[in-house]
Formats: sequence, C-alpha cells, structure tokens
Amino acid sequence: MAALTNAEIAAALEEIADILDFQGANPFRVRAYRNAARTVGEMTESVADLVEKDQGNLLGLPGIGKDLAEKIATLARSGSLPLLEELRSQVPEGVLDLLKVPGLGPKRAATLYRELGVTDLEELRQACLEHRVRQLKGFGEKTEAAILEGLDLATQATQRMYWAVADQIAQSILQHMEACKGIRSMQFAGSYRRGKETVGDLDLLVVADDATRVMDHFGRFSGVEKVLARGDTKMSVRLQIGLQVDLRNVPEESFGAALQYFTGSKEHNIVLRGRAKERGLKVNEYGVFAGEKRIAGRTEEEVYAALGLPWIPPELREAREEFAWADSGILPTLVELSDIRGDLHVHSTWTDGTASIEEMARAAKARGLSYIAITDHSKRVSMVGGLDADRLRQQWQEIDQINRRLKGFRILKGVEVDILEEGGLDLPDEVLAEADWVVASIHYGQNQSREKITRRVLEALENPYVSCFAHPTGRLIGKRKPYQIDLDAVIRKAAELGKMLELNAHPQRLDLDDVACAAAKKHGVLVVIATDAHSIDGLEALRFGVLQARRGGLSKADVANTRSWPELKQLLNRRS
DNA sequence: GCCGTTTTCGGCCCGACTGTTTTCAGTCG
Repeated sequence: MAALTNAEIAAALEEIADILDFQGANPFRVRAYRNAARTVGEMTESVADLVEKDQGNLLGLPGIGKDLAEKIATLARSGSLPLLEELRSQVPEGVLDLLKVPGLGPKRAATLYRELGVTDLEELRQACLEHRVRQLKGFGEKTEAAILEGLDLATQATQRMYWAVADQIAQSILQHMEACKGIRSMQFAGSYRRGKETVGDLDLLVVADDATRVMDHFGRFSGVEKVLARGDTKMSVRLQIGLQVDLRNVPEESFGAALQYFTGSKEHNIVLRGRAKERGLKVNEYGVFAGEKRIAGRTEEEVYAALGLPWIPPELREAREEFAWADSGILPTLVELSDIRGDLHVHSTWTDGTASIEEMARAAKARGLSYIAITDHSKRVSMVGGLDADRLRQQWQEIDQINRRLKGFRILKGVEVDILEEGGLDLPDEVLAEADWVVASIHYGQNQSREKITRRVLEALENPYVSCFAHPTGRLIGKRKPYQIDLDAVIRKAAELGKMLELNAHPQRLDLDDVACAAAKKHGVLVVIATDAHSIDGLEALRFGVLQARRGGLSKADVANTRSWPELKQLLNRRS
C-alpha cells in the first residue's frame, strides 16, 4: 500500500482515540493519541518521508514517545496498524457516531450499546421513540428527549462556520447587548477571538451588576432559537443558523482570568495550568491563586505575569511554540492590518472581476493602500475569458493611462498566470518579463499525484519572472481538500530561489494556513497577504488574511506587502 | 501513552450545568 499522507495518519490516530474513548480506556492514553494526531496533522513535512529517512526523527516531536513513534512509522509505511484493526473489530461500525450526538459522551454511548444493543444513530432513535432509553440507570425522560433532539442536530452535521461569518454575528450580538444597561465590560472569547479560520460557537463574557437583566436581554436577541441552559452565571442559546452562543457573567476582579480561560485554546490552557502547578499556584476562570489567596485575575496581563509570562496574543494560543518563545523573550510582534501597504492579487472586469481597474484602484486607495497589482487570469482559464499576450498588453496600456491620473497610488501591471497541467506556464517568458508582478497558480489538474503536481509547481518557481505562488494548496475550507502537493518541498524551493508564497485572504481559502505560514517564516520565505478580490467588497478580505498570518506568528517583516512598492521591487530584483 | 533538577512511577486542568440523584456522574468547554 502506498505511504499515507499526514492527514491520513492523523485520522487513523484520531480513530484509535475515538474507539479507546468509547471503550472507557484511560483518558490520558486517549489524550496521548489525540495529541499525536494533532502533531502529525500540523506538520508541513511529510511524516512518511521522515520515516523513510530515519524513524528516530519522530521521537523529538511533541507528545510522541517510543511507542507512538513506532506506531506512526508502521502506519506511514504500511498504511495500516494492527492495533487499529483490532480495535475496529471490537466495535460495530456506526457505533462511534453516537459520540457525535450532543449530550452523549463515551460513558452513556457505551451504556446504550451494552444495555440496549444500539449500534447506530437510527437504532438510537428507535430506542428513544420506544422509551427504552429512559429505563436505563442514569437516564431519564429528559435525557431521552434531549438525545432525540440531539439526533436531529447530529444528522445535520454540526458545521463550523467561517470566521468572517461568525464575525458578522458576533458584531450584531455586541450591538444588541450594548442596549442593555449595567454592563461594565463585554468581550467575545473562544476560537473567534483567536482568529481561527472556522468558529464552532461564540463565547461572550460580561461584567454586569444584574445577571438576570443581562440574560433576559441576551435571550431577546433576534437570532435566538432556543435557550439551551441558564444558570446563575452562565446561559447558552442556539441561534436559528445553528450556532451556539454562551454568555457568562463574571466578577470584575476575575474578568481577565475568565477572558484568558475562555479564549483557550484548551491545549494552551492545559500547558498554562501545568506551569501554575509547578509554581505551587492554581489557575481557574476566577484568577490565579496561591492557596486561598487570589494574586491575579482582573486583566489577562496580570494572569500571565503571575505565571512569569508576557501577555501572549490570542492568535498564538495553540500550545505550539508560544511558550518557548515567551520563555526566551522572542514572542513576535505580530503583523497588523495597518502595516499592509498594497494588495498583490486583484481581478478586474478584464476577466472575472465585477469592477473596472480604476474602480478597484480607487477603492483600494480609499482603504489606505498605496498600490495594487491587477492580476487577471491567463488564457487557459477560458471560462472567464483569460487574457492572451495581446489582450494583456492592451490591459497594461490602460493601466499606464490610469496611473497617470492617479495621485499617490500605483497600479502594478500584473498577471495570474496558470501553471499548465503538463507543466510550463500559460504565457511566454517575454510577456511575463514585461510585467511588474507575476503570480503563478493552479486551476487545472488539481487532482494530480503528489509527484506530478509538486514537480509542476517547483518548475514554475524556477521561472525567473514568477514572483509569487498563489493559493499554494488550493484548499477551500470545509469544501475542497488541498492538492496532494509537497508543501515542504515548495517552501524549500521558494527559500532557495527567493520566491514568495501567497496567503490568500479569501475567508474560504486562507491558504497558506497558519501552520504553513509558520513553516514559511522558519525557512525565510516572505509571505504575501493578498485578497484575490473579484469585487470592491472583496478587498475587505485583507483583514482575514492578516488574522491568519498572525496565527502563523508572522511579523511585519515576514509579510512582503508591508513594504512600499519600490522597496518590494528592489527585493524582487535582488532575489532573482 | 507521555513525561521528568522535586518524580523513571505517578501524575496528567478545572469548574458549571443538567438530570438523576439523596450526594453525584456525565458532559461540555
């Protein structure tokens, strides 16, 4: 069997964790498998390649010891693992789906299987309808009803939403809540605050004198479909669009601790708590405690300081390298939207854009940018009227004319040239040589083998006129898997040749992702944050790209288009 | 299953809420 990809290895490890969890195994053993799955899933280098060179390479990785290194090596080499086969044979197919039902964890799912012989979601529904579930010890009428309701949600496949969509909802909730009297502080926490590319739910923290009034007001938000829970300090609702929103009222002196706690990530908090323990301290959502005495909690800065740490930006809180950076005083100052000077991937009505070159330029200028590159498609993208050499030169004449009119702004003559299926670029070198900025990208042959598609891209990078490789993995979040491309090889080649890689800022792409951005930075490859805007509104996406870059730990200097065009141009010349 | 100048064994983050309990287990974040 062919070697497995990192994603496939990670999935296998997750499956082991799921089955062990269901079987009631030691929860820390389960966690070990989940941690390993995460480590493998976040690696840019191919684990299979690594193993081929030397299995010992795996041992240094976080959360991977002797046993897991061996199992991962076996998986990578043979595509299967005896332990996984054995576990699968012990559990009927479909039974793990029970864990997807909200309110059902490993314990209850196992009871349903053991006592009622339930092996899939449909049998579970039947058991509920026949009131057999409520007769089980530890279950009751309400649990049975909750499971029935949860079943509908589970079959709807509870989807995470794009950060950009969550942002709209969060902002309208804030607007609604601002009308409520007596709220002294209010902020969203959770993965939304960390700027994760998708958001599963929203967590809103408030400091208010009258929790009842705040919760009543919260319940009147127009999008609320159902109140799921309501206690003294916490209320959960489900919105009509399926998103769950939690509201917590916290004491003022605990606001920072609560913000830290509920911002997560869970993994970051586990490390933080471990460090507290080493110092004889305890951290919870109310503060940092030495014995009974609270020594911090009002602000996040206080909380981190009490643990001997600088404040860590939420985007970095994934238990990756942030603690090591903090310890050695090299936490990066993250790039900000205001650092961005230009947009280097913009379309116009010359191909599939909805606004003219001049309209896009003026809109970009109004956003405070000082340059854009018009990068319309090349001819291979025939569906959108991709440009051949003649049309492209015509377009550049128009750009020259507009540039003469525009003050304090520059439109670059660019192109998004297709990397052809059988290799080579869609326009001749002598045309590309006349461009200010050349973005190469893949639109066809996305399903090619790893070897073939990687070779195509490495070849394209070798072209002296290519400046940047756009949307490097082609993934569409939740919709389309990345190409089988060897991203590690692409990053190394880009480093070698001084080429840049795009972080496509479209909320469905965000490609490079955070982990790949970090890998690019490690190799000294400059990242271009660009919108790929096809409309004036599309220029808005820049801020989503910046957020992703921040999650990758990028500073201003790591992002190419924080420079003025003359500076950037010089960099291109020096590198080629 | 991982990990270690407090440990190579015994830890592994912690609290709110719910429903079923009669003092707490399970789930969630």
